[in-house]
Amino acid sequence: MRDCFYITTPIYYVNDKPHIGHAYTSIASDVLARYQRLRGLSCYLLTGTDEHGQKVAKSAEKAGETITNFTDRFAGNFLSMAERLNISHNDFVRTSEERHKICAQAFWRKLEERGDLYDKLYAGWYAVRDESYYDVSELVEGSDGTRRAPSGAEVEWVEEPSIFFRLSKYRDALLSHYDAHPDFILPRTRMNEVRAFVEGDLWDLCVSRTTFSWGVPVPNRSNHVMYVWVEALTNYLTGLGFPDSSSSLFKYWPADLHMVGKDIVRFHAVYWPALLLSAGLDLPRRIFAHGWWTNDGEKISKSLGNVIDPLELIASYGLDRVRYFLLREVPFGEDGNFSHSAIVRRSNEDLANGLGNLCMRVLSLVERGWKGRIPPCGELRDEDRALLETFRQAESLLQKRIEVCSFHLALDGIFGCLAEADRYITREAPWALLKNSSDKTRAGTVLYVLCDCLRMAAIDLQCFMPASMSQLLTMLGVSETARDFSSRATRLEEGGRLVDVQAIFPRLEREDK
RNA sequence: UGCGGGGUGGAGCAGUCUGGUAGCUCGUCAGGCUCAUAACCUGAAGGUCGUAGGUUCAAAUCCUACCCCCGCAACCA
Repeated sequence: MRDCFYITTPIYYVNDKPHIGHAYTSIASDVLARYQRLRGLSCYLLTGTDEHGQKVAKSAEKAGETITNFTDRFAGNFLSMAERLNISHNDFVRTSEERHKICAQAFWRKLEERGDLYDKLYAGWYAVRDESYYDVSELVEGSDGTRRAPSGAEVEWVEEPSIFFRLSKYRDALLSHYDAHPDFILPRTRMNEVRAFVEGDLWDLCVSRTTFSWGVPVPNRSNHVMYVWVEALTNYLTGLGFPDSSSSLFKYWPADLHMVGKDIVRFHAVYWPALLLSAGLDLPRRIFAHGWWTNDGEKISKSLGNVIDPLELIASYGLDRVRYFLLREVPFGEDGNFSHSAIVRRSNEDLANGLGNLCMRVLSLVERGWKGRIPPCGELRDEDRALLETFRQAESLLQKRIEVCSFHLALDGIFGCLAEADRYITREAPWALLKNSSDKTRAGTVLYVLCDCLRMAAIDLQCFMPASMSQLLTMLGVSETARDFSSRATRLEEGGRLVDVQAIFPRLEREDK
Protein backbone atom coordinates (compact mmCIF):
# COMPACT_ATOMS: atom_id res chain seq x y z
CA MET A 1 0.00 0.00 0.00
CA ARG A 2 1.09 3.49 -0.83
CA ASP A 3 2.14 5.30 2.32
CA CYS A 4 1.21 8.69 0.99
CA PHE A 5 -1.98 10.40 0.01
CA TYR A 6 -2.66 13.47 -2.09
CA ILE A 7 -5.79 15.60 -1.80
CA THR A 8 -6.57 18.80 -3.61
CA THR A 9 -9.19 21.49 -3.30
CA PRO A 10 -10.05 23.40 -6.43
CA ILE A 11 -8.15 26.60 -6.85
CA TYR A 12 -10.58 29.35 -6.08
CA TYR A 13 -11.28 32.08 -8.56
CA VAL A 14 -10.16 35.40 -7.13
CA ASN A 15 -13.02 37.44 -8.46
CA ASP A 16 -14.73 37.83 -5.13
CA LYS A 17 -14.38 37.12 -1.46
CA PRO A 18 -14.76 33.59 -0.07
CA HIS A 19 -18.24 32.31 0.72
CA ILE A 20 -19.67 29.27 2.42
CA GLY A 21 -19.11 27.07 -0.62
CA HIS A 22 -15.38 27.65 -0.64
CA ALA A 23 -15.30 26.97 3.07
CA TYR A 24 -17.28 23.78 2.57
CA THR A 25 -14.92 22.36 -0.03
CA SER A 26 -11.88 23.24 2.01
CA ILE A 27 -13.22 21.82 5.26
CA ALA A 28 -14.22 18.54 3.64
CA SER A 29 -10.78 18.21 2.08
CA ASP A 30 -9.14 19.06 5.36
CA VAL A 31 -11.11 16.41 7.24
CA LEU A 32 -9.90 13.79 4.78
CA ALA A 33 -6.33 15.00 4.99
CA ARG A 34 -6.31 14.96 8.76
CA TYR A 35 -7.94 11.56 8.76
CA GLN A 36 -5.25 10.07 6.54
CA ARG A 37 -2.51 11.60 8.65
CA LEU A 38 -4.04 10.17 11.81
CA ARG A 39 -3.94 6.81 10.08
CA GLY A 40 -0.22 7.28 9.70
CA LEU A 41 -0.12 8.17 6.03
CA SER A 42 1.85 11.10 4.77
CA CYS A 43 -0.90 13.25 3.34
CA TYR A 44 -0.34 16.28 1.17
CA LEU A 45 -3.17 18.77 0.94
CA LEU A 46 -3.05 21.40 -1.75
CA THR A 47 -5.19 24.49 -2.15
CA GLY A 48 -4.77 27.83 -3.86
CA THR A 49 -6.18 30.45 -6.16
CA ASP A 50 -6.93 30.72 -9.85
CA GLU A 51 -5.94 34.20 -10.90
CA HIS A 52 -5.87 34.35 -14.67
CA GLY A 53 -8.46 35.19 -17.26
CA GLN A 54 -10.22 38.08 -18.79
CA LYS A 55 -12.72 38.44 -15.99
CA VAL A 56 -10.05 39.03 -13.39
CA ALA A 57 -8.34 41.55 -15.62
CA LYS A 58 -11.59 43.39 -16.09
CA SER A 59 -12.50 43.31 -12.41
CA ALA A 60 -9.12 44.76 -11.52
CA GLU A 61 -9.60 47.46 -14.08
CA LYS A 62 -13.04 48.23 -12.73
CA ALA A 63 -11.61 48.44 -9.21
CA GLY A 64 -8.97 50.82 -10.50
CA GLU A 65 -6.15 48.57 -9.39
CA THR A 66 -3.26 46.91 -11.07
CA ILE A 67 -3.92 43.26 -11.69
CA THR A 68 -1.18 42.33 -9.29
CA ASN A 69 -2.63 44.40 -6.48
CA PHE A 70 -6.05 43.05 -7.15
CA THR A 71 -5.06 39.38 -7.19
CA ASP A 72 -2.80 39.82 -4.16
CA ARG A 73 -5.69 41.21 -2.24
CA PHE A 74 -8.12 38.44 -3.12
CA ALA A 75 -5.60 35.65 -2.86
CA GLY A 76 -4.88 37.02 0.60
CA ASN A 77 -8.55 36.65 1.47
CA PHE A 78 -8.52 32.99 0.49
CA LEU A 79 -5.31 32.28 2.30
CA SER A 80 -6.60 33.86 5.46
CA MET A 81 -9.87 31.96 5.12
CA ALA A 82 -7.88 28.73 5.06
CA GLU A 83 -6.14 29.75 8.23
CA ARG A 84 -9.33 30.75 9.97
CA LEU A 85 -10.90 27.42 9.02
CA ASN A 86 -7.94 25.55 10.45
CA ILE A 87 -7.20 23.99 7.08
CA SER A 88 -4.06 21.87 7.27
CA HIS A 89 -2.88 22.52 3.74
CA ASN A 90 0.73 21.88 2.87
CA ASP A 91 0.92 24.41 0.11
CA PHE A 92 -1.05 27.19 -1.47
CA VAL A 93 -0.59 27.62 -5.18
CA ARG A 94 -1.33 30.89 -6.90
CA THR A 95 -1.54 30.54 -10.64
CA SER A 96 0.15 33.89 -11.05
CA GLU A 97 3.34 32.46 -9.57
CA GLU A 98 6.39 31.80 -11.69
CA ARG A 99 6.53 28.14 -10.68
CA HIS A 100 3.03 27.68 -12.05
CA LYS A 101 3.93 29.26 -15.35
CA ILE A 102 6.86 26.89 -15.64
CA CYS A 103 4.64 23.94 -14.82
CA ALA A 104 1.81 24.88 -17.18
CA GLN A 105 4.19 25.50 -20.05
CA ALA A 106 6.02 22.24 -19.48
CA PHE A 107 2.70 20.46 -19.44
CA TRP A 108 1.74 22.17 -22.68
CA ARG A 109 4.93 20.94 -24.32
CA LYS A 110 4.02 17.39 -23.36
CA LEU A 111 0.74 17.73 -25.21
CA GLU A 112 2.60 19.19 -28.13
CA GLU A 113 5.14 16.35 -28.18
CA ARG A 114 2.29 13.88 -28.21
CA GLY A 115 0.97 15.60 -31.30
CA ASP A 116 -2.31 16.42 -29.66
CA LEU A 117 -2.25 20.13 -30.40
CA TYR A 118 -3.01 21.59 -33.79
CA ASP A 119 -3.70 24.97 -35.31
CA LYS A 120 -6.96 25.86 -36.84
CA LEU A 121 -8.60 29.08 -37.76
CA TYR A 122 -11.43 29.22 -35.35
CA ALA A 123 -14.60 30.69 -36.69
CA GLY A 124 -17.58 30.55 -34.44
CA TRP A 125 -19.64 32.02 -31.67
CA TYR A 126 -17.75 33.25 -28.65
CA ALA A 127 -19.08 34.50 -25.35
CA VAL A 128 -16.65 36.94 -23.81
CA ARG A 129 -18.25 36.62 -20.43
CA ASP A 130 -17.93 32.83 -20.33
CA GLU A 131 -14.56 32.88 -22.07
CA SER A 132 -15.94 30.03 -24.05
CA TYR A 133 -16.88 29.06 -27.58
CA TYR A 134 -20.25 27.58 -28.40
CA ASP A 135 -21.49 25.45 -31.24
CA VAL A 136 -24.37 26.98 -33.12
CA SER A 137 -26.56 24.15 -31.90
CA GLU A 138 -26.01 25.22 -28.31
CA LEU A 139 -27.12 28.78 -28.85
CA VAL A 140 -30.49 30.01 -27.79
CA GLU A 141 -32.42 33.05 -28.86
CA GLY A 142 -32.70 35.70 -26.17
CA SER A 143 -35.87 37.65 -25.48
CA ASP A 144 -34.53 40.51 -27.57
CA GLY A 145 -33.93 38.23 -30.52
CA THR A 146 -30.17 38.10 -30.20
CA ARG A 147 -28.24 34.88 -30.04
CA ARG A 148 -27.06 33.90 -26.61
CA ALA A 149 -25.02 31.17 -25.01
CA PRO A 150 -26.84 28.62 -22.85
CA SER A 151 -25.61 30.66 -19.91
CA GLY A 152 -27.39 33.68 -21.29
CA ALA A 153 -24.18 35.42 -22.20
CA GLU A 154 -24.07 37.43 -25.37
CA VAL A 155 -22.09 35.83 -28.13
CA GLU A 156 -20.28 37.32 -31.05
CA TRP A 157 -18.93 35.86 -34.26
CA VAL A 158 -15.21 35.49 -33.90
CA GLU A 159 -12.57 34.35 -36.31
CA GLU A 160 -9.16 33.85 -34.81
CA PRO A 161 -6.23 31.55 -35.18
CA SER A 162 -6.50 29.04 -32.36
CA ILE A 163 -4.85 25.98 -30.99
CA PHE A 164 -6.93 22.87 -30.43
CA PHE A 165 -6.45 19.84 -28.22
CA ARG A 166 -7.49 16.48 -29.64
CA LEU A 167 -9.99 15.72 -26.93
CA SER A 168 -12.06 13.52 -29.24
CA LYS A 169 -9.11 11.14 -29.57
CA TYR A 170 -9.47 10.23 -25.90
CA ARG A 171 -13.15 9.44 -25.91
CA ASP A 172 -12.76 5.66 -25.84
CA ALA A 173 -9.92 5.80 -23.36
CA LEU A 174 -12.05 7.87 -21.01
CA LEU A 175 -15.02 5.56 -21.33
CA SER A 176 -12.97 2.48 -20.64
CA HIS A 177 -11.40 4.21 -17.68
CA TYR A 178 -14.86 4.96 -16.29
CA ASP A 179 -15.80 1.31 -16.84
CA ALA A 180 -12.73 0.04 -15.07
CA HIS A 181 -13.09 2.49 -12.19
CA PRO A 182 -16.74 2.85 -11.28
CA ASP A 183 -15.80 4.95 -8.25
CA PHE A 184 -13.65 7.31 -10.28
CA ILE A 185 -16.34 9.94 -9.97
CA LEU A 186 -18.52 10.08 -6.89
CA PRO A 187 -21.39 10.31 -6.21
CA ARG A 188 -22.61 7.92 -8.87
CA THR A 189 -25.14 10.32 -10.28
CA ARG A 190 -22.28 12.56 -11.33
CA MET A 191 -20.55 9.64 -12.99
CA ASN A 192 -23.69 9.03 -14.99
CA GLU A 193 -23.82 12.63 -16.11
CA VAL A 194 -20.21 12.61 -17.14
CA ARG A 195 -20.56 9.36 -19.01
CA ALA A 196 -23.56 10.68 -20.88
CA PHE A 197 -21.56 13.73 -21.86
CA VAL A 198 -18.61 11.73 -23.13
CA GLU A 199 -20.75 9.18 -24.92
CA GLY A 200 -22.22 12.02 -26.93
CA ASP A 201 -20.13 13.92 -29.40
CA LEU A 202 -16.84 14.86 -27.84
CA TRP A 203 -15.36 17.75 -29.75
CA ASP A 204 -11.80 18.90 -29.72
CA LEU A 205 -11.17 21.63 -27.24
CA CYS A 206 -10.01 25.09 -28.18
CA VAL A 207 -7.21 25.71 -25.73
CA SER A 208 -5.73 29.08 -26.59
CA ARG A 209 -6.95 32.63 -26.67
CA THR A 210 -5.59 35.65 -28.47
CA THR A 211 -8.21 38.16 -27.38
CA PHE A 212 -6.59 38.98 -24.06
CA SER A 213 -3.23 38.53 -22.44
CA TRP A 214 -3.74 37.95 -18.69
CA GLY A 215 -2.74 34.32 -18.67
CA VAL A 216 0.13 31.95 -19.17
CA PRO A 217 1.69 32.48 -22.59
CA VAL A 218 1.73 29.51 -24.93
CA PRO A 219 5.37 28.50 -25.44
CA ASN A 220 6.81 30.03 -28.59
CA ARG A 221 3.51 31.61 -29.50
CA SER A 222 3.66 34.91 -27.76
CA ASN A 223 0.29 36.17 -28.93
CA HIS A 224 -1.55 33.17 -27.46
CA VAL A 225 -2.37 32.55 -23.83
CA MET A 226 -3.58 29.21 -22.56
CA TYR A 227 -7.26 28.56 -22.05
CA VAL A 228 -7.82 29.13 -18.38
CA TRP A 229 -9.05 25.67 -17.55
CA VAL A 230 -6.21 23.83 -19.18
CA GLU A 231 -3.77 26.00 -17.35
CA ALA A 232 -5.61 26.03 -14.03
CA LEU A 233 -5.87 22.26 -13.75
CA THR A 234 -2.12 21.93 -13.93
CA ASN A 235 -1.91 23.63 -10.53
CA TYR A 236 -2.31 20.16 -9.09
CA LEU A 237 1.08 19.39 -10.61
CA THR A 238 2.60 22.75 -9.78
CA GLY A 239 2.07 21.95 -6.14
CA LEU A 240 4.25 18.87 -6.50
CA GLY A 241 7.10 20.59 -8.26
CA PHE A 242 6.30 19.45 -11.80
CA PRO A 243 8.09 19.30 -14.23
CA ASP A 244 10.98 18.50 -11.94
CA SER A 245 10.41 14.77 -11.64
CA SER A 246 13.20 14.57 -9.10
CA SER A 247 11.11 16.69 -6.77
CA SER A 248 10.64 14.87 -3.50
CA LEU A 249 6.97 15.75 -3.70
CA PHE A 250 6.34 13.97 -6.96
CA LYS A 251 5.78 10.71 -5.13
CA TYR A 252 2.34 12.08 -4.23
CA TRP A 253 1.19 11.89 -7.82
CA PRO A 254 -1.36 10.75 -8.86
CA ALA A 255 -3.83 12.58 -6.66
CA ASP A 256 -5.93 10.29 -4.53
CA LEU A 257 -8.74 12.76 -4.55
CA HIS A 258 -9.72 15.94 -6.30
CA MET A 259 -12.44 17.51 -4.20
CA VAL A 260 -14.67 19.73 -6.33
CA GLY A 261 -18.08 21.33 -6.43
CA LYS A 262 -20.59 19.79 -8.77
CA ASP A 263 -20.31 22.69 -11.20
CA ILE A 264 -16.79 21.86 -12.23
CA VAL A 265 -17.09 18.10 -12.58
CA ARG A 266 -16.70 18.15 -16.34
CA PHE A 267 -13.36 19.88 -16.24
CA HIS A 268 -12.02 17.41 -13.71
CA ALA A 269 -13.61 14.23 -14.95
CA VAL A 270 -13.31 14.72 -18.70
CA TYR A 271 -10.81 17.36 -19.76
CA TRP A 272 -8.27 16.77 -17.02
CA PRO A 273 -7.98 12.99 -17.46
CA ALA A 274 -7.74 13.42 -21.23
CA LEU A 275 -5.00 16.00 -20.82
CA LEU A 276 -3.15 13.74 -18.41
CA LEU A 277 -3.38 10.79 -20.77
CA SER A 278 -1.94 12.96 -23.47
CA ALA A 279 0.85 14.16 -21.20
CA GLY A 280 1.63 10.59 -20.22
CA LEU A 281 0.83 11.06 -16.55
CA ASP A 282 -1.22 8.83 -14.28
CA LEU A 283 -4.84 9.70 -13.71
CA PRO A 284 -6.19 10.79 -10.34
CA ARG A 285 -7.83 8.02 -8.38
CA ARG A 286 -11.02 9.80 -7.55
CA ILE A 287 -13.02 12.93 -8.11
CA PHE A 288 -15.69 13.78 -5.61
CA ALA A 289 -18.30 16.37 -6.48
CA HIS A 290 -20.20 17.77 -3.55
CA GLY A 291 -23.49 19.65 -3.62
CA TRP A 292 -24.45 23.23 -2.97
CA TRP A 293 -25.90 25.08 -0.05
CA THR A 294 -29.08 27.04 -0.03
CA ASN A 295 -29.81 29.70 2.55
CA ASP A 296 -33.13 29.11 4.31
CA GLY A 297 -34.30 27.27 1.23
CA GLU A 298 -33.25 29.95 -1.22
CA LYS A 299 -30.54 29.69 -3.76
CA ILE A 300 -27.51 31.65 -2.66
CA SER A 301 -26.63 34.49 -4.97
CA LYS A 302 -25.09 37.87 -4.85
CA SER A 303 -28.10 39.55 -6.38
CA LEU A 304 -30.38 38.15 -3.69
CA GLY A 305 -27.87 39.40 -1.16
CA ASN A 306 -28.04 36.18 0.84
CA VAL A 307 -24.42 35.15 0.51
CA ILE A 308 -23.12 33.49 3.66
CA ASP A 309 -19.75 34.65 4.89
CA PRO A 310 -17.91 31.77 6.57
CA LEU A 311 -15.92 34.15 8.74
CA GLU A 312 -19.11 35.56 10.19
CA LEU A 313 -20.31 32.05 10.95
CA ILE A 314 -17.11 31.29 12.80
CA ALA A 315 -17.44 34.53 14.73
CA SER A 316 -21.01 33.66 15.73
CA TYR A 317 -20.71 29.98 16.47
CA GLY A 318 -17.08 29.05 16.78
CA LEU A 319 -15.15 27.16 14.15
CA ASP A 320 -15.71 23.60 15.24
CA ARG A 321 -19.47 23.97 15.44
CA VAL A 322 -19.42 25.23 11.89
CA ARG A 323 -17.18 22.42 10.68
CA TYR A 324 -19.39 19.90 12.43
CA PHE A 325 -22.60 21.35 11.12
CA LEU A 326 -21.52 21.55 7.50
CA LEU A 327 -20.46 17.93 7.40
CA ARG A 328 -23.16 16.45 9.64
CA GLU A 329 -26.25 18.19 8.40
CA VAL A 330 -26.30 17.02 4.80
CA PRO A 331 -25.39 13.77 3.06
CA PHE A 332 -22.14 14.72 1.40
CA GLY A 333 -22.64 14.97 -2.34
CA GLU A 334 -26.17 16.32 -2.14
CA ASP A 335 -27.41 19.85 -1.87
CA GLY A 336 -28.26 21.08 1.59
CA ASN A 337 -29.95 23.88 3.35
CA PHE A 338 -28.26 26.26 5.73
CA SER A 339 -30.16 28.06 8.43
CA HIS A 340 -29.20 29.60 11.72
CA SER A 341 -31.81 27.62 13.60
CA ALA A 342 -30.40 24.41 12.13
CA ILE A 343 -26.85 25.11 13.21
CA VAL A 344 -28.03 26.09 16.69
CA ARG A 345 -30.07 22.92 16.92
CA ARG A 346 -27.19 20.70 15.79
CA SER A 347 -24.81 22.41 18.16
CA ASN A 348 -27.09 22.03 21.13
CA GLU A 349 -28.48 18.56 20.50
CA ASP A 350 -25.36 16.81 19.32
CA LEU A 351 -22.45 18.76 20.70
CA ALA A 352 -23.74 20.28 23.93
CA ASN A 353 -26.34 17.77 25.12
CA GLY A 354 -24.59 14.79 23.65
CA LEU A 355 -20.83 14.87 23.62
CA GLY A 356 -20.24 17.87 25.88
CA ASN A 357 -22.69 16.86 28.56
CA LEU A 358 -21.45 13.28 28.62
CA CYS A 359 -17.90 14.47 29.12
CA MET A 360 -18.96 16.67 31.97
CA ARG A 361 -21.00 14.04 33.76
CA VAL A 362 -18.10 11.59 33.55
CA LEU A 363 -15.29 13.97 34.38
CA SER A 364 -17.03 15.69 37.25
CA LEU A 365 -17.49 12.33 38.94
CA VAL A 366 -13.84 11.52 38.40
CA GLU A 367 -12.91 14.85 39.92
CA ARG A 368 -15.13 14.30 42.87
CA GLY A 369 -14.31 10.68 43.65
CA TRP A 370 -10.68 10.40 42.57
CA LYS A 371 -9.41 13.98 42.90
CA GLY A 372 -9.14 14.35 39.16
CA ARG A 373 -7.18 11.19 38.47
CA ILE A 374 -8.35 8.48 36.11
CA PRO A 375 -9.71 5.77 38.42
CA PRO A 376 -8.25 2.27 38.39
CA CYS A 377 -10.00 -0.19 36.15
CA GLY A 378 -11.29 -3.14 38.15
CA GLU A 379 -12.69 -6.35 36.82
CA LEU A 380 -14.66 -5.81 33.62
CA ARG A 381 -18.20 -7.12 33.31
CA ASP A 382 -19.93 -8.07 30.09
CA GLU A 383 -21.66 -4.70 29.82
CA ASP A 384 -18.34 -2.89 30.17
CA ARG A 385 -16.73 -5.00 27.51
CA ALA A 386 -19.75 -4.48 25.27
CA LEU A 387 -19.44 -0.71 25.44
CA LEU A 388 -15.70 -0.77 24.89
CA GLU A 389 -16.22 -3.08 21.95
CA THR A 390 -18.78 -0.70 20.46
CA PHE A 391 -16.21 2.07 20.46
CA ARG A 392 -13.40 -0.15 19.23
CA GLN A 393 -15.39 -1.41 16.31
CA ALA A 394 -16.42 2.10 15.38
CA GLU A 395 -13.04 2.57 13.76
CA SER A 396 -13.60 0.23 10.84
CA LEU A 397 -17.02 1.67 10.19
CA LEU A 398 -15.55 5.14 10.29
CA GLN A 399 -12.95 4.13 7.77
CA LYS A 400 -15.50 2.70 5.35
CA ARG A 401 -17.57 5.84 5.49
CA ILE A 402 -14.72 8.31 5.25
CA GLU A 403 -13.34 6.33 2.34
CA VAL A 404 -16.34 7.34 0.24
CA CYS A 405 -16.70 10.78 1.82
CA SER A 406 -19.89 9.88 3.71
CA PHE A 407 -19.13 12.40 6.40
CA HIS A 408 -22.64 12.58 7.74
CA LEU A 409 -22.71 8.82 8.30
CA ALA A 410 -19.23 8.84 9.75
CA LEU A 411 -20.33 11.38 12.34
CA ASP A 412 -23.62 9.65 12.89
CA GLY A 413 -21.75 6.47 13.73
CA ILE A 414 -19.57 8.11 16.33
CA PHE A 415 -22.48 9.94 17.93
CA GLY A 416 -24.42 6.70 17.98
CA CYS A 417 -21.65 5.25 20.14
CA LEU A 418 -21.82 8.26 22.44
CA ALA A 419 -25.56 7.77 22.82
CA GLU A 420 -24.81 4.19 23.82
CA ALA A 421 -22.41 5.52 26.44
CA ASP A 422 -25.14 7.79 27.78
CA ARG A 423 -27.40 4.75 28.21
CA TYR A 424 -24.59 2.87 29.88
CA ILE A 425 -23.84 5.54 32.46
CA THR A 426 -27.53 5.84 33.27
CA ARG A 427 -27.83 2.08 33.75
CA GLU A 428 -24.66 1.75 35.80
CA ALA A 429 -25.34 4.94 37.79
CA PRO A 430 -21.82 5.45 39.13
CA TRP A 431 -23.04 8.44 41.20
CA ALA A 432 -25.19 6.04 43.19
CA LEU A 433 -22.35 3.54 43.57
CA LEU A 434 -20.15 6.31 44.81
CA LYS A 435 -22.36 6.89 47.82
CA ASN A 436 -21.44 3.48 49.12
CA SER A 437 -17.75 3.17 49.88
CA SER A 438 -17.91 -0.58 49.22
CA ASP A 439 -19.04 0.11 45.64
CA LYS A 440 -16.36 2.65 44.85
CA THR A 441 -14.23 0.15 42.97
CA ARG A 442 -17.11 -0.63 40.68
CA ALA A 443 -17.88 3.06 40.19
CA GLY A 444 -14.25 3.61 39.27
CA THR A 445 -14.35 0.84 36.72
CA VAL A 446 -17.46 2.26 35.09
CA LEU A 447 -15.89 5.69 34.90
CA TYR A 448 -12.64 4.27 33.62
CA VAL A 449 -14.52 2.56 30.81
CA LEU A 450 -16.31 5.78 29.97
CA CYS A 451 -13.11 7.81 29.96
CA ASP A 452 -11.52 5.32 27.64
CA CYS A 453 -14.53 5.46 25.32
CA LEU A 454 -14.40 9.25 25.32
CA ARG A 455 -10.75 9.00 24.44
CA MET A 456 -11.51 6.85 21.40
CA ALA A 457 -14.36 9.09 20.29
CA ALA A 458 -12.18 12.16 20.64
CA ILE A 459 -9.47 10.54 18.54
CA ASP A 460 -12.01 9.75 15.84
CA LEU A 461 -13.48 13.22 15.91
CA GLN A 462 -10.17 15.07 15.70
CA CYS A 463 -10.27 15.36 11.95
CA PHE A 464 -13.68 17.01 12.10
CA MET A 465 -13.14 19.28 15.10
CA PRO A 466 -9.40 19.50 15.62
CA ALA A 467 -9.25 22.25 18.22
CA SER A 468 -12.03 21.04 20.51
CA MET A 469 -10.97 17.43 20.37
CA SER A 470 -7.43 18.38 21.12
CA GLN A 471 -8.80 20.22 24.14
CA LEU A 472 -10.78 17.15 25.19
CA LEU A 473 -7.83 14.80 24.81
CA THR A 474 -5.74 17.16 26.88
CA MET A 475 -8.47 17.20 29.50
CA LEU A 476 -8.37 13.42 29.60
CA GLY A 477 -4.62 13.56 30.08
CA VAL A 478 -3.86 11.90 26.75
CA SER A 479 -0.39 12.85 25.61
CA GLU A 480 0.18 14.54 22.27
CA THR A 481 1.90 11.46 21.00
CA ALA A 482 -0.99 9.11 21.71
CA ARG A 483 -3.70 10.67 19.61
CA ASP A 484 -3.47 8.91 16.27
CA PHE A 485 -5.44 5.88 15.19
CA SER A 486 -2.75 3.45 16.16
CA SER A 487 -3.05 4.78 19.73
CA ARG A 488 -6.68 3.88 19.69
CA ALA A 489 -5.77 0.32 20.61
CA THR A 490 -3.88 1.39 23.71
CA ARG A 491 -5.59 1.97 27.04
CA LEU A 492 -5.99 5.10 29.01
CA GLU A 493 -3.44 5.27 31.79
CA GLU A 494 -4.90 4.62 35.23
CA GLY A 495 -4.09 7.39 37.67
CA GLY A 496 -3.51 9.88 34.86
CA ARG A 497 -4.40 13.40 35.81
CA LEU A 498 -7.28 15.27 34.24
CA VAL A 499 -6.24 18.67 32.99
CA ASP A 500 -8.25 21.84 33.10
CA VAL A 501 -11.72 20.27 32.98
CA GLN A 502 -14.32 22.58 31.57
CA ALA A 503 -17.45 22.44 29.46
CA ILE A 504 -16.79 21.98 25.80
CA PHE A 505 -19.52 23.22 23.47
CA PRO A 506 -21.63 25.25 25.91
CA ARG A 507 -25.26 25.45 24.90
CA LEU A 508 -26.21 28.24 22.55
CA GLU A 509 -29.25 30.37 23.12
CA ARG A 510 -31.87 29.39 20.64
CA GLU A 511 -31.96 31.87 17.87
CA ASP A 512 -35.34 32.15 16.25
CA LYS A 513 -34.37 33.62 13.00
C1' U B 1 -40.60 21.20 -24.18
C1' G B 2 -35.83 19.91 -22.01
C1' C B 3 -32.20 19.08 -17.98
C1' G B 4 -31.21 18.41 -12.73
C1' G B 5 -33.04 17.63 -7.63
C1' G B 6 -37.09 16.10 -4.65
C1' G B 7 -42.16 13.98 -2.77
C1' U B 8 -41.20 8.70 3.83
C1' G B 9 -45.61 9.82 11.00
C1' G B 10 -46.67 17.47 13.14
C1' A B 11 -41.39 19.50 11.27
C1' G B 12 -36.56 18.22 9.06
C1' C B 13 -34.37 13.93 7.10
C1' A B 14 -31.89 8.67 6.52
C1' G B 15 -33.02 4.21 4.20
C1' U B 16 -33.74 3.23 -2.45
C1' C B 17 -27.60 1.28 -5.96
C1' U B 18 -26.99 -4.62 -3.17
C1' G B 19 -35.92 -6.10 -2.35
C1' G B 20 -37.02 -9.32 3.40
C1' U B 21 -40.32 -6.91 10.48
C1' A B 22 -40.37 1.48 8.36
C1' G B 23 -35.62 4.24 11.15
C1' C B 24 -33.23 8.94 13.12
C1' U B 25 -33.38 13.97 15.19
C1' C B 26 -36.76 17.62 16.83
C1' G B 27 -41.72 18.36 18.70
C1' U B 28 -46.00 16.13 21.82
C1' C B 29 -47.63 13.00 26.08
C1' A B 30 -46.50 9.83 30.43
C1' G B 31 -42.83 7.99 33.70
C1' G B 32 -37.64 7.61 35.73
C1' C B 33 -32.99 9.69 37.35
C1' U B 34 -30.82 13.74 39.90
C1' C B 35 -23.88 12.58 38.15
C1' A B 36 -24.31 16.40 34.17
C1' U B 37 -24.09 22.09 29.88
C1' A B 38 -32.68 23.10 32.46
C1' A B 39 -28.92 18.11 30.40
C1' C B 40 -29.66 12.22 30.51
C1' C B 41 -32.68 7.43 30.43
C1' U B 42 -37.41 4.53 29.60
C1' G B 43 -42.13 4.11 27.39
C1' A B 44 -46.37 5.93 24.32
C1' A B 45 -49.20 8.26 20.46
C1' G B 46 -48.45 9.37 15.31
C1' G B 47 -46.75 6.91 8.63
C1' U B 48 -51.50 2.42 3.36
C1' C B 49 -43.02 5.55 2.30
C1' G B 50 -46.78 11.24 -4.19
C1' U B 51 -50.63 8.18 -7.48
C1' A B 52 -51.92 3.90 -10.47
C1' G B 53 -50.39 -0.50 -12.50
C1' G B 54 -46.55 -4.45 -13.01
C1' U B 55 -42.42 -8.10 -11.56
C1' U B 56 -41.73 -11.19 -7.04
C1' C B 57 -43.00 -15.85 -1.96
C1' A B 58 -41.78 -10.62 -0.53
C1' A B 59 -41.25 -3.58 -2.94
C1' A B 60 -40.13 2.79 0.29
C1' U B 61 -36.44 -0.19 -2.45
C1' C B 62 -36.83 -3.05 -9.17
C1' C B 63 -40.00 -1.88 -13.98
C1' U B 64 -43.89 1.26 -16.59
C1' A B 65 -47.07 5.41 -16.78
C1' C B 66 -48.78 9.62 -14.49
C1' C B 67 -49.28 13.82 -10.68
C1' C B 68 -47.07 17.58 -7.68
C1' C B 69 -42.93 20.78 -5.68
C1' C B 70 -38.02 23.26 -6.25
C1' G B 71 -33.85 25.13 -9.42
C1' C B 72 -32.08 26.37 -14.47
C1' A B 73 -29.82 35.71 -16.31
C1' A B 74 -25.30 36.62 -13.86
C1' C B 75 -21.68 35.70 -9.63
C1' C B 76 -20.49 30.88 -7.85
C1' A B 77 -18.13 25.41 -3.98
